[in-house]
Amino acid sequence: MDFTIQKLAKIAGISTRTLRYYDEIGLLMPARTNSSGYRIYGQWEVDQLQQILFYRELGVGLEVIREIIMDPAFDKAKALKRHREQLLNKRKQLDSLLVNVEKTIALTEGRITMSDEEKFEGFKQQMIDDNEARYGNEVREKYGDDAVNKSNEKLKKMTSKEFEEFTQLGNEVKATLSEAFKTGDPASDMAQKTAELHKRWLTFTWDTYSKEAHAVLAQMYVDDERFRAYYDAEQPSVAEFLRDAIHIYTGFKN
Amino acid sequence: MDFTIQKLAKIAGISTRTLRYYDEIGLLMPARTNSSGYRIYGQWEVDQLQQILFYRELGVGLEVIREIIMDPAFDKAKALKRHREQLLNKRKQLDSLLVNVEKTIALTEGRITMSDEEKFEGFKQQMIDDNEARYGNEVREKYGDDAVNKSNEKLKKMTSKEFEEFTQLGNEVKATLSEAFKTGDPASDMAQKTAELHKRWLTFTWDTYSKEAHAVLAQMYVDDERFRAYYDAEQPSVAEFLRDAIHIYTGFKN
DNA sequence: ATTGACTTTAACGTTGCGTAAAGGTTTACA
DNA sequence: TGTAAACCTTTACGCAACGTTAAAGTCAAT
Repeated sequence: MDFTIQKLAKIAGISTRTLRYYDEIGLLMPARTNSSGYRIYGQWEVDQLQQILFYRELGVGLEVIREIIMDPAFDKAKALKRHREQLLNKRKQLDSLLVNVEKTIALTEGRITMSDEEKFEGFKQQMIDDNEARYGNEVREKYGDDAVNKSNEKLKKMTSKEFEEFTQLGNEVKATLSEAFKTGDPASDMAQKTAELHKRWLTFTWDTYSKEAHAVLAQMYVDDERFRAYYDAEQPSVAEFLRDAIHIYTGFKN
Repeated sequence: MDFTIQKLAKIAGISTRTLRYYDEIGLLMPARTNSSGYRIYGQWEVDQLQQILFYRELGVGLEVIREIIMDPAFDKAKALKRHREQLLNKRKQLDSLLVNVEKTIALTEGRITMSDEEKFEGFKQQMIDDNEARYGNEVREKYGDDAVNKSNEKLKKMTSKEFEEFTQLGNEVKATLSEAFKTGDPASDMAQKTAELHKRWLTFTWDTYSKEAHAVLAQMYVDDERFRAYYDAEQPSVAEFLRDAIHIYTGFKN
């Protein structure tokens, strides 16, 4: 009827460290100790441990287990239901992680198969990945998965010549913007040229262009810390300037 | 182009502590520090952080991320696939946890509805739960879910009178076994009586009785630490004695 | 008497930060 | 120009549930 720590551990299929830990946190103390300080467990402790391990296998935390087994009046069903909700949430998270991982694997493998213009394809892919990582969630929320997917598709279908044009144009936008900013006038020719270049740049990946969407995006550049970090890199308030220029260009404000 | 720690944190949507931690573990160090020791990050660091956060969102551990981003030749697809396997395993575990939690909730609620002989029902339920917790997995593996479920069902359907007989009989088995053990002979009348009592005790929960199954169970008592802890509680090798008696009784060995 | 199996406490390591605490720096405003 | 607000720094404990030494005492058997 009396068990030393190792015997109990073997019976229960756990480690002695676990039993010492449970003793330490007061979850399961031995019935007594012998003259040399050895822990001695009795039948009651075996039963308690059984209970503990039962709930532990359900993934319940030790503190909750303590409540459950210490107080017989404790509402175990309620505790289990709360626990079930937590498990369901965890699984949801896991599922979305899995979807993303799958997607990334597929993308990565797509890159591997088309090893013809490998480096170039890699660039495109990298760009898509980066954009997804940076703005993916929010942009998808705002514009829907469809628009983003189409945009990515369009990017992936670009030839290396088109892609070069695209990046080239992006640099032009930045350079022109920098020039235009010096004029201080978002209505200036230079600023309006920037807005037009920006539009051309956008249409490389946008499925359909609309002045409204363009104007909205311009405001987004200002609102979003991360967009602003890109455009404000050299001088502050460049993002605002670009927005104003685009609003004038499109004739829309929001 | 230069970011202080907080600016970078805001851009990336993380905490400054995280950036300091990444610095500490050498995952992402600032480009330089200014005269007062402030961390200054450049464009390259922003891009690296982007990569880091991308993989982090997939649930990849920081050490693996380090490998992935430090070495451009690293096989990212392979790493992601390994990661996917881990995620799938986690989800499997979660799912089985959920099944068990559901079952427990159902059982618990079943107990709540039949509050007529509540305490008694509680005992039965407790017994089922305990058995499931102690031996559930292995017994189910060996004999199949069906046998175990039927056994539990049979137990649940017992009236309080039958249940009393059942526990009474269990005590008798133990007492007779203790007596028989003193004779030292598993073929003795007392030992054979024990075997028969044990059979009667079994048929309370077993759907169908067979001598083979009985003999197998007897061996299990010996092989399994936990069963043995129950029968060997008072004297060692009692489990072996019981096994021998049953083997003689059933005429089977295995 | 010695070996081997067992026990004890103490304390660090794990993962990815959160959260003070104590003190220096920079910036903005009166 | 003073000072308060908002930054920045390092140091270090806390979390969940133990695993893993390490140093030292105990027990059973040869």
